[in-house]
Amino acid sequence: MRQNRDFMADPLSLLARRLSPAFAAVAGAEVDPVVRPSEHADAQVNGALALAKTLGKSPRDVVALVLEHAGDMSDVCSDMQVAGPGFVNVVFTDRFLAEQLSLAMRDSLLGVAPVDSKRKFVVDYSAPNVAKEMHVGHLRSTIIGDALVRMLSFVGHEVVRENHIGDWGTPFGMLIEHLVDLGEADAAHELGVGDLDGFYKEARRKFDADDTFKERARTRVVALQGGDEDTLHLWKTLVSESTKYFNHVYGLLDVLLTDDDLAGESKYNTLLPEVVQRLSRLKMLVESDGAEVVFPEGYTNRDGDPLPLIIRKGDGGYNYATTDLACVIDRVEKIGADVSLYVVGAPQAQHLQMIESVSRAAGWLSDNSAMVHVAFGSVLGADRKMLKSRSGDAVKLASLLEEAVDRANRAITEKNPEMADAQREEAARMIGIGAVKYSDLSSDRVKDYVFDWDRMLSFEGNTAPYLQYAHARICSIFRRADIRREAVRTVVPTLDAPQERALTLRLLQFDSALWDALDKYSPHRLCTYLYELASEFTTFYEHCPVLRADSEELRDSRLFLCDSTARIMNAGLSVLGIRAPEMM
RNA sequence: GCCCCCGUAGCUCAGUUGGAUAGAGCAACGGACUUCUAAUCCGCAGGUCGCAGGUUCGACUCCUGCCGGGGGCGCCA
Repeated sequence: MRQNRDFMADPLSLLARRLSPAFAAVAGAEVDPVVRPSEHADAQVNGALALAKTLGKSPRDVVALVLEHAGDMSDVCSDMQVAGPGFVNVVFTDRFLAEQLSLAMRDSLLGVAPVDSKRKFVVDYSAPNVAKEMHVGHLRSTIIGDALVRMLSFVGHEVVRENHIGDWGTPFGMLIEHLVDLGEADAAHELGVGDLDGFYKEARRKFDADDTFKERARTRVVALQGGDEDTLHLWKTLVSESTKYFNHVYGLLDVLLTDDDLAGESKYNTLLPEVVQRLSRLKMLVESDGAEVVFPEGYTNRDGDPLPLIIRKGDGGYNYATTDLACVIDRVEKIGADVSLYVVGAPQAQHLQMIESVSRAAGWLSDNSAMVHVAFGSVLGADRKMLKSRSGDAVKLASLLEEAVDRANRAITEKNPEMADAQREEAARMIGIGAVKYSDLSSDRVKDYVFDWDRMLSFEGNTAPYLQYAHARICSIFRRADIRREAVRTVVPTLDAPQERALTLRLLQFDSALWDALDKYSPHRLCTYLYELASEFTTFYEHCPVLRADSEELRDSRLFLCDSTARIMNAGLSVLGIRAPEMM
């Protein structure tokens, strides 16, 4: 996945590449030098330990041989010490680090390697339901999906966003009838202002309580599926008013999704009969209990019997499995996707596995098309149970986001009262929304996470405001000195202070941090890096005066480090979908 | 019953694919502001990595079996 190019920002990657031929010569085959960060030096090389076993030599002997083959490394390393059972502790030369950083900062991707072979990704995320409130599950999918889209685009992949909204199915009978009862104008208003939950619940209540209404709903579903013009018109009202509301939330959230990305379930309607035909032709379709199903291998139900994927229900209708299969066909054959990412909650794991299994068996997914479930856990409240509002309903997303901005606004007002209103409000949006997004992105997505306002908006620890604060402080330095950021970008820094060195080393690891996060579709790995960068910077900031440095050369060198940090922080937050205010 | 995910400091979380003495933040304690933004920093503590085996030079990491929590398992999506 990574580009094999001459310039690599990360000194660890570069060291690994430099040592690779030496290891190969000693091992007689290509082996990983296993270069890792170290507590004892800038890096440690562990490859000799594993190699010793296969060669039947002592690790230290292997180290000696490798270093002999490596030859003169003094352009890169000022020290290489063998330690412990056979580690090599490596210290990079200051000059090498400074020049690497200087090169990285001239690079448009700030040292991040672009992809070697560009691939087309379809990212399926967000997926709210029409006429139904967006909840924290959609929040996670939207935030994680959007971050992955940005990260993939940053390194040069082609990315297609797909918002698979729930705009079709049996509930639409009752929703449309409720719309009719309310009158189109009033219903549109209710949905438009975001009272989706009230709308849905009232429809549901009538459906459960009133047999006449229930019958009307059933008739309406038939009319909808039959393409009745009036019904379609009403349905479109529901969809357009809902998407208007979704767009409002997306605007608050500052995500990339637009109407162009909508790929609702209804879009695949015409493909559904074809899914049946194709499966039938392949003799994969089986009749079971009145339904037409496929039995993918290796799945059983609670009685130990084969577990089916239901393609066509007993009543002749289709369900979501059929739509998902149609979706696979569409993505592979029409869009030409190489990789399809499903940013969907962890409980869907089995369903998606079955979809993949059937798709592969049917030949729709070849060996070079990947389907990846980017799973995530639930959002929990302070009580460690699924996050709910006081009334026990799902927490309304829009109000949650407004509360985030409001809380951020209050925090800024308290800490920085002299800030102008307009500026404060802009910063509050970036900080509040950034806090919500970052708290979601910064821990391993597959685990459940605890939603905690005080923690996510704290300026201490691994939070968005802490990272944003580091960025804002840098901007402040340049403002105060009235120096243009671009003016220091040709500097090659001097790295006398340990804090300058540590910061530089960290800056150079943006490349590997981003790729590491991308390889696992785990944005939290990039978050961890940015947090470490912010920590490293604040340490530097405390110990190394910039504007009051002893010489102009030193001042410019430190300004360069500041600018580099701000650029990488900004780029890193940006690919996570988070903005960095210049003042806060 | 079968399958999937999770279990690391009092709390919230990392842990770079098997490397040295398991790291942060919060909370607790002790320090540092006529400041380039103290929204910060420095220090000090805090652990049977759920339990028990196994694999090997080496295991939080891989394998097996338990325990605990969550989730999924035929016509909702």
